[in-house]
Amino acid sequence: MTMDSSPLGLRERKKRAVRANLSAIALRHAQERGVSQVRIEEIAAEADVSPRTFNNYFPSKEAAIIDSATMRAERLCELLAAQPAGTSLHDALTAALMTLFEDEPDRDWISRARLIRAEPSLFAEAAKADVAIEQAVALEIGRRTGVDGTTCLAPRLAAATVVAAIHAAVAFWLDADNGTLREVIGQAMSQVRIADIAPDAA
Amino acid sequence: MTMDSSPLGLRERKKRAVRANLSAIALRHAQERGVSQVRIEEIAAEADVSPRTFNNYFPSKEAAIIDSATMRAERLCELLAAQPAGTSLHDALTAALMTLFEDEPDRDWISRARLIRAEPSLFAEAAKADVAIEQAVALEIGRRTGVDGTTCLAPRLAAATVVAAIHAAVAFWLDADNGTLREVIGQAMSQVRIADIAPDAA
DNA sequence: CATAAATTTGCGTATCACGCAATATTTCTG
DNA sequence: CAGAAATATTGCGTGATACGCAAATTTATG
Repeated sequence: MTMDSSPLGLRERKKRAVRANLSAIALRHAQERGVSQVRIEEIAAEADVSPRTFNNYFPSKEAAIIDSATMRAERLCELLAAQPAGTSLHDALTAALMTLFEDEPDRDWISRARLIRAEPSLFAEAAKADVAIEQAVALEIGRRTGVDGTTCLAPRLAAATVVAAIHAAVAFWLDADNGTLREVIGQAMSQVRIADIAPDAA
Repeated sequence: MTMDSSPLGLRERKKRAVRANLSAIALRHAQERGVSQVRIEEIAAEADVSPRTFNNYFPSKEAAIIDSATMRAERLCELLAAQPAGTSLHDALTAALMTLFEDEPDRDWISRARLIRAEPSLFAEAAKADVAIEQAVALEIGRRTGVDGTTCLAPRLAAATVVAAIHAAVAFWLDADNGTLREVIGQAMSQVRIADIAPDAA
């Protein structure tokens, strides 16, 4: 059991490639034909893997379509963890978001986002993912502030609020494209209150 | 086409009864055996309807199990609409929530809530429902404040924040049962900012 | 009671998720 | 480098589901 995480062995690289490929194909099919007409069999054929392998990577076509969006979300936690300890929770979260949305979303991101909002089954899958993000963020906030989410409402509330802000900002930005998404996210964060959390106060 | 909505014709009453029955049976089975072991066929048999009929009411067993929770959520919009026009948005939402959680949840509600949080497939279904609520609340807020959600971020943000608050409060209350759910919801709302919305300000 | 409207039902079909065991590939070890 | 160990892919089989469709049943209307 040797752990070299930098060069990333052939095995892991291949897996990631297959995963990304499957996801991309699934997304394209969904955009061209509509989600209900996407067939796992065809995705697998186009990716040169067996249908069974598709289900080794994803439990459903919806999950495959959503996948890259999910991965982007995981970055939020890392970015939050990377924020300096001195800043307030609100500022740290805002800074993390500003970094996360540093570069404006490209065409693919946007079209996928629109697709997700248009197709109920994708919407549901995305909602599921959002909840997962929320939990991860809550955990990271707990770690950062030294307050257990079980003991105190605040960490969960903060996490839920952030996710809500992102959610609302993206939805709004997609409908009425005024300014950059980054700006809209900033607006949302400025209108929202995130209570600071102290380890001692119950 | 006669519209008597008070006495509610036999037809509608029967439908509601069947729906409630199916949902209740589905929930019980899920609690007894776990969601994955719930069989639509058995639910239908116990409710004295055909399996096909089950799928006329619900697209999946998860939807059936969640159903009553979904219905409770619809009340939030009605309650919000019923709030007097003079009060601030934050106060109106808080008041609506205080009414919604007026009577403390009973055993069934709690055990269902716990089940939902324990079972991923139910969790996903609930998340889907939450998004639907959010949209409905956003619409109602837009109506109340006279601001279109397409034009302005605020209504969506407010709706998302409220749902987030409920979400966090319930999650926290289920884990650490300190005080009543009503109180926790109140705490959450007091820690959250809901910007007031004026119809003229863009 | 007769007719119209809506609901339930049975049937058939296209997917799908997933366990399992065999096979192929990559990685590790000497 | 060769064999062994670990891991991934594949094919197969099964149980379950969602849903369109048309016939049969139930409810509503005059």
